Amino acid sequence: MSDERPEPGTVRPGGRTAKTREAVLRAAGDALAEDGFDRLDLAEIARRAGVGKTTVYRRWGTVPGLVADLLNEMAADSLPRTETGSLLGDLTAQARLVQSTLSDPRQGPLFKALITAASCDPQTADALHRFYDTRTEEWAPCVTAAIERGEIPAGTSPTELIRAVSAPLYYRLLITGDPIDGAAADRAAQAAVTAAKAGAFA
Amino acid sequence: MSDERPEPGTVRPGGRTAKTREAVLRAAGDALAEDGFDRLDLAEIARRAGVGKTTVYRRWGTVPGLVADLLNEMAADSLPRTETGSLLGDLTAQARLVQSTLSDPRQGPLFKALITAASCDPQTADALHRFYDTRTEEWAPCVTAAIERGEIPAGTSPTELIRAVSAPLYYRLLITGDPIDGAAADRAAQAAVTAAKAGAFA
DNA sequence: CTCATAACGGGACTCCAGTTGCATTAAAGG
DNA sequence: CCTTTAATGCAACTGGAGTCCCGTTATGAG
Repeated sequence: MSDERPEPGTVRPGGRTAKTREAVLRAAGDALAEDGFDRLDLAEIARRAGVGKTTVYRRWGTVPGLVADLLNEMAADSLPRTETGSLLGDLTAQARLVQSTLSDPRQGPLFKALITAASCDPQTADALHRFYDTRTEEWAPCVTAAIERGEIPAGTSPTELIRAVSAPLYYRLLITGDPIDGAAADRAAQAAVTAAKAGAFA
Repeated sequence: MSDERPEPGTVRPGGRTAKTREAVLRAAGDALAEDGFDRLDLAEIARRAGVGKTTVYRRWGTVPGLVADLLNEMAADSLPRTETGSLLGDLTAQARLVQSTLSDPRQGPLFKALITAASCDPQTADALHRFYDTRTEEWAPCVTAAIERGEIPAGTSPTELIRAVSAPLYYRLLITGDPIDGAAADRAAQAAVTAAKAGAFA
C-alpha cells in the first residue's frame, strides 16, 4: 500500500482550508461543464479558484481525484421530493426533474463529464455509485407508498423501478445524443409505471 | 476551417495502408478494452501494431480521432438478428445479446471506453450515434412485425422501443456499476414489451 | 498572546506525449 | 519494368502537465 495520501485538510479544516476547497470545487464544476472531462487542466482550475496550482496537486493529486471529491460534495445536498398521491404522478415528477437537470446547459454537460470521469477511475466510480444510491433512496418512498396503496405488486423493487425511469434519459444523454425533452420524460415515467403495475420489477 | 486533415490513406488504400489500418485499429481496440480511454497512449498502440508512432499520429492525429475510425469500422459488420415469432421473444433475444456483450470481459470495457471517448469529442460522438442508429435499425423489423401481428399499437415507435430495452443495461454499465446479468436483461425486455402493449411508445 | 506546524504560493525543474524533418519503402499508373 | 509520389519509419526536438523545494501564511492548541 503506502500510496495513501495523508488527505490534507483533515487535520486543520478551518477557515482558509475550507474556503480553498469550496473555491476549487466550484471552479472544477464550472470547468467540467464548459470544457469536459478530458480537457481539464488543474492549473487552469487553480487560476480560476485564485489558488496556487501546487495546492490543487497536493490536495487532490489527479483530475479523477478532484472529481470524486466534487461528487462527494454533491451527494451531501439532497433534492426535495414531490408527493403527488399517485405513482405515475410521483415518477413523472422524478422524470421531469432528471430531464430538466440533464437538458440544463450547465448541469447536462457537468453530469456527462462526471460519468465520463467515473468510467476512467475506480475511486471516482465509487463516488458516482454512492451519489446515485443516495438519489435513488430519496425517491424509494414513492414506490413503497404505491405498494401500500396497492397500485403495484408487493415484491416490486424500488431501486429497479426508480432506475427504470432515469435510464432512458441517460441513454439519450450518453449514447444517442437525442434531445432530452418533456415528452421523453413523460414517456419514461409512463412506461416504467405500466411495467411496474404488470409486475415487471417484482 | 483549415484544421482539416487530408485523410491519409484515401489516395492509396492498397496493401500496406490497409494492413496498417487494420493492425492499428485492432491494437486500439485491445488497448481500450484493457486500459480504458484516458490511459491510452498512441505510442503504445503503435508499438503493439508493429508500426511507427509517427504513422499513427499522422493518420489519426488524436485519441478521439482513432476511436471514431474504430467505431466506423465496427458499424460496418452487422450482427445476426433473431426472429422468434413473438415480440417478447425477439426483444429478449436482443436484451440477451446486449447483456452478453456488455458483461463480456473484453467487450464491456471496450464499449464503456467508446462511450467515454464519444462524450469527449464531437467527431467521435457522431460516429457513436451512427453506430447505434445502425444497430437500432437492424432490430426495428421485430417491432414492425409485432405491429402487423397486432401485438402492439400501430403508432409504436420502433426506435423508442428498441432503445428502451437497452437503456437499463447501459445504465448499469455506466452509472450504477451493478452486474449486468441475464435477470436484468429479461426484466428489461419484459418491461419494455409490457409498456409497448399498453401504448407507452405510441 | 505565543508557539508549533499544517496548509499555501511561487517558481524552477523534470519528463514524456505529441511534433517535425528527412530518408526509405512501396503503391498505382503507364 | 520504370517512374512518380503517397505512405511509412526513425530520431531529434519541443512544450506543457505534473513535481519538487523552500519560504510564507495562518490555524488551532496550550
